[in-house]
Amino acid sequence: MRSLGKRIELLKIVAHPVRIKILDELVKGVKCVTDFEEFLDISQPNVSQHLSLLRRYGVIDYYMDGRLRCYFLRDPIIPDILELLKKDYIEEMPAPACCPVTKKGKYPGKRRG
Amino acid sequence: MRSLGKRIELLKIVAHPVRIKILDELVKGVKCVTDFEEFLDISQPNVSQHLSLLRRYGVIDYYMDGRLRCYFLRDPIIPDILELLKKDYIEEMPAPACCPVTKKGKYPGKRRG
DNA sequence: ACAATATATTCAAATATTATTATATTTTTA
DNA sequence: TAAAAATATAATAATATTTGAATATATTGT
Repeated sequence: MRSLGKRIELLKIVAHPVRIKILDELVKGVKCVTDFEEFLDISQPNVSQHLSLLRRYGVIDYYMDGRLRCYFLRDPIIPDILELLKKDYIEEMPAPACCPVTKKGKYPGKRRG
Repeated sequence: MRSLGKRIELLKIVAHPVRIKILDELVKGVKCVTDFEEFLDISQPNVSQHLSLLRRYGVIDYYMDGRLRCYFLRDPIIPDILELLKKDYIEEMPAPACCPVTKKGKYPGKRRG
């Protein structure tokens, strides 16, 4: 099992709009670079860089199909992350129940301004 | 409901070792800055900076208790993210079934080296 | 009012991330 | 085997993130 540190690194890698779009496509199925170029509004080298970064972290991998590189998902945490990003949440968590104790004080006092 | 872009921003903010430690404590309950200083191996100003960043993004908030600031969780996505980070996964996703079609080619060909 | 405590802010330096441009590599097809 | 298609790599420039040091602010107790 991967360390917490590695998982945090992974989360950071994934937390980028272009890379989320890429992964959103890949959960649906295999795609090659040109497929990505069509719907990502960025240059081909930039697509390649994002794909290469994702591969370096083991998030995705590819098969060769002639001169095409067919990318697919490899890390099983990805579908869960994507689902989380789309899940609906209530606006705010309930304020903590009165009065848990911190090392230094008792909660709560006045609400901040 | 928050936009996908905002959620990705949030994910990026959260994806930092110190901030994950802070949030890991806050899911357990209210904590003040000195409490954090005890187990985070960083300076007081740096603790403050991380807390301030998390608050700027609405992840946490605080109550005043005398001269203490008692921080607590505010964004309901946080417990889910923390849980995901600890969830156990199988090593790799199953290779995609033969042969989904990309715009440009058919999958799969040779496995990469 | 003054000192002490708890915490925040500001600025700068170090580092990391991102996108751009130009060029290279690989495979297929003619 | 040369041209093309598909994709990668490298170098650079722009920007953002992170930390550290110094200083500031606010609240309480005396």
